[in-house]
Amino acid sequence: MSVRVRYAPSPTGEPHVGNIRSALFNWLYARSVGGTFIVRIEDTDQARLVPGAEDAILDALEWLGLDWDEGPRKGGPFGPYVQSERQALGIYGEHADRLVAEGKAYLCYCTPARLDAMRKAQQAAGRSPGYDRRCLDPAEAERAQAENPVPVVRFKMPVEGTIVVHDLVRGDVSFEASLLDDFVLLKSDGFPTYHLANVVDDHLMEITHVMRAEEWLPSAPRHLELYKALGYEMPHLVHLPMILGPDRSKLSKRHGATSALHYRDDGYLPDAMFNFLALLGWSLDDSTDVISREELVARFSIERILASPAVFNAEKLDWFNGVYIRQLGVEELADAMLPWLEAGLGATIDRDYLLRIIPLERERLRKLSDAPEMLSFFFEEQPAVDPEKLVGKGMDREATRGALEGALTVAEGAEPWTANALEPAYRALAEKLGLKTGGLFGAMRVAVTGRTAAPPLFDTMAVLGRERCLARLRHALGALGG
RNA sequence: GGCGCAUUCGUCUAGUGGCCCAGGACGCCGCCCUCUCAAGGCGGAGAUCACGGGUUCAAAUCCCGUAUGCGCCA
Repeated sequence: MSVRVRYAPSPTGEPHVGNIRSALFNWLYARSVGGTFIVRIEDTDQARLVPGAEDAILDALEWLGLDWDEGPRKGGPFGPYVQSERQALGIYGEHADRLVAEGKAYLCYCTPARLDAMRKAQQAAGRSPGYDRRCLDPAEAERAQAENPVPVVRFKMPVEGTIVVHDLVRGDVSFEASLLDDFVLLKSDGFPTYHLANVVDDHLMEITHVMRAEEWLPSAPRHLELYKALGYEMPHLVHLPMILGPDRSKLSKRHGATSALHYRDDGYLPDAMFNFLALLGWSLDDSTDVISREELVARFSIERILASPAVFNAEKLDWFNGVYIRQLGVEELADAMLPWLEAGLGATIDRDYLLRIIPLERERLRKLSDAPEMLSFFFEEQPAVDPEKLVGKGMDREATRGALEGALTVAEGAEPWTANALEPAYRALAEKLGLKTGGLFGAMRVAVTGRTAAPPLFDTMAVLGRERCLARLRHALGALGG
């Protein structure tokens, strides 16, 4: 039987990176074994729905290149792929009814108030909280019905014994049945709980491997019993390690950005994010960090998924992003950068000009969002020049003035205007003026770019062009003052 | 509180009984390259393998307990 895995997000908020990492592992597994990757929207918790969340999640998947074979925006033979639509078809109700008819589930009329009081009493008595099965007794149920006519459906869990679930990452995990109470299958509004919808849909969609976050491990024994009661075969379970914040608690907003789309909007490359996320909870060997998508697909395996949680290391992500930016060709980087530049600089960028700049800045960029600030002096008519910066180490005002005047003269006569021709001309000038090259070049750098850190001077001047360099040199001389 | 999972450099990780007084990567520090900044190269600091007991000729690796963290339920 071929592998079918699913990513089943709830549209209750942003596409959390931990969540997206789960999607990534599912996708990798499916692609690595030639299986099917399915997306299913679990929107049965009507109260927690957030408008736009579903699109945001799907956008995040598309951004990372996690294409799905069946699901929303796509369809497929096991649809619909949105649980509220399946609910409307009566799928979950039928299953609940069947379990009730078979005596494996029952109607419960207890009011929230009673349930609440029951829990408090249990806690006061030092017992673990759980439904006391009052409505399992028909006479009691009838009495309760008078008070609260709208029931929920509860699943009858075994009351004793040990429930052992097998997880492909953690091995056998045991739970005491006596500690697990009769959970709700169908809520009073007729919507299924996560447990029911999940089990029913995974079965109907012929899911073979359930790969989800570790936080679901505690509900696995309930699912196991549900599968048994329904007479369905249990899929393999793979609980993925959590992604933590720097303080080692579950990664959340207070740790900073948690939305995958935030990273897209902050100038990260999808390939970098993909690589980084793949290595959170999984590794290939003792030395692989940068690894292509193709290689990942070829080498991914469930066996190498870790059981222990991983801290989201933003600095390492930055490094990955730099690596991937450097791997990009000039044309590709131009395409990726253009929107950022135009938005950040508020100007239309000449692509051919950009193409000449990119080789100079590519290895300095860490994020696309850094581009406007980093490249601004290439596009400004005249960058601001701080006279203080003009006078570098080992230089004084007079030496700087002489340097800039000499630089101007050389620039006027330099032929041709290329980095290769400029460099020897300026080295000769430094010698003539009795200056260290660093002193001369430093002053020129500030004059030409307005900053002390920039790409190699002569390459920069070549790209900028003679006229702009002359103007900037003159402007710097003016800024230096008398 | 109950239950569950986890525990190797600050972080991501390698390690499945001897190759490990623990390897790689990010970050940090230094040197080299060099017109600055990067990138790159080289080197360094950084882990009593959570702790305590076992098992074994031999344990980061197996077993038990404890602690801590996290998750779930409430």
